Amino acid sequence: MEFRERQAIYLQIGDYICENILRKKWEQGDRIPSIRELSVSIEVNPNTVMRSYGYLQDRGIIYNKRGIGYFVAENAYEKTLELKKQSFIKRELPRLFNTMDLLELSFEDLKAIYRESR
Amino acid sequence: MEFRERQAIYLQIGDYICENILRKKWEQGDRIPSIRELSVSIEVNPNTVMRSYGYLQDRGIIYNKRGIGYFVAENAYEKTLELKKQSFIKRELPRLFNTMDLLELSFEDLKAIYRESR
Amino acid sequence: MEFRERQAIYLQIGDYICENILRKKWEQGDRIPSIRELSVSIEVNPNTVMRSYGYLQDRGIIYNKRGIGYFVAENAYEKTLELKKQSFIKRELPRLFNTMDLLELSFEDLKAIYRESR
Amino acid sequence: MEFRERQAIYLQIGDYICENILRKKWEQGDRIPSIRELSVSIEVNPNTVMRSYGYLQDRGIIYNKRGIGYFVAENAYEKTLELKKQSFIKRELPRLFNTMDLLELSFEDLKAIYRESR
DNA sequence: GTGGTCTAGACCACC
DNA sequence: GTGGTCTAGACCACA
Repeated sequence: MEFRERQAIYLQIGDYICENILRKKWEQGDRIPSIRELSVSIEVNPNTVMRSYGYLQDRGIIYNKRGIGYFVAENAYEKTLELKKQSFIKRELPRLFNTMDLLELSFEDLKAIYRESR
Repeated sequence: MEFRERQAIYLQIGDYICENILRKKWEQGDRIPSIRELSVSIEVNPNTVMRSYGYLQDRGIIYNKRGIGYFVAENAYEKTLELKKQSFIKRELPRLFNTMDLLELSFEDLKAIYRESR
Repeated sequence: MEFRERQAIYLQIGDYICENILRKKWEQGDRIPSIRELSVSIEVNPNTVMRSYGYLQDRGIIYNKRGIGYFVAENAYEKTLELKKQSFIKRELPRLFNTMDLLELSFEDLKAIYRESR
Repeated sequence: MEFRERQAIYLQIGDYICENILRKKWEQGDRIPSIRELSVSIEVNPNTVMRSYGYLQDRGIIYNKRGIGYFVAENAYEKTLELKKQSFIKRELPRLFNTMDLLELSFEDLKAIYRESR
């Protein structure tokens, strides 16, 4: 992972966790890497990782067993999907449509770029 | 203009100028509002507007005539379109495709949401 | 550093950073002084230093790690050399040649003045 | 003439006059264009041209006959040469030598670029 | 009138 | 601790 993006690192880490859940790499009840493990492997300050985990815990996607570690919560997949979908439709799509309009790009153009990129 | 978004105001102002160029409201050689005029009309500090203008000048979209004001540069339309298109394709589309993949949304779904929103 | 020159301070600071890179005092990946550190040591307002850093970041010579500081970018030496060389050849040399022509000075004259000045 | 350079326009106009004197296009006693003529031909505000003429008059390079126009002063060639030479040697050459040092350019390199440019 | 630079100080998010 | 943004206000050179 590279962290030169503008988005806050703790949010990038949060997205990384969510992606693994959505891709079913980590499922309900699975233990995810400890704060220390993850912070070492991606070379980020543990405080920052902790903040990500706190963020996800607040949203009921993971939970903590004291002294043992963090685990994927019940129905995490559904919750994550819902969370992402809402924010995607309400926050990203309107901007997407506006940009497409300005740049005179159609859905067909997008499809074409999509195919090229694979 | 409204400044509720999280994006920096000076970038929002930059986008506003670009939009006017893309919509052909301002064309090559046209004078755009002076820093002071714009700062008064949108109730933003002149320093902030200047920052926007400097940003666009750096990218060759507008230029300055000493003591007179800022003007839309030669081929500003093409440059703006190119600039926005590049950043859209390289920065936004990969994220879009990834998100669509994760959320299992197709281009047809997008189109449907698009039609609803109009 | 002294700021008697007419050139804007933020550009002088930019040149100072570039010089250190060209002189290999700071190399790829090195952390450069934080905005606050530098602003204190050279007695300049932090905003002014930030402007210099933003200017160099725009040109890909330094980059920022959030909350940590600014670092010398990959191939910063080459980029800096190229940038300075281009601007020197395109902007300064034509004027130099024209002036030499007007003042009837030869390259030999320049060399002589050079030797005297050392 | 194009006036997008950073140097003040009135100084650019001054240089233009001096060049014509150094190139012996205008000699001692010749009448130079009136402020109005010049301001129209180069599309610049008459105030700006007036400032240039005042600047050169202050330095004894041109003089004014009321109601008639501006004329090249006695020994204007020598004065101009001296003026330019001084400022060139004291102000420009030190910077030139420093830049050459940083960019590792020799006088031979300069000569080569010079030959190419002709 | 125009832009350009600089200072001072505040507030914020982030590491 | 780090940078990033914004405001306010001053001063300057220039057209």
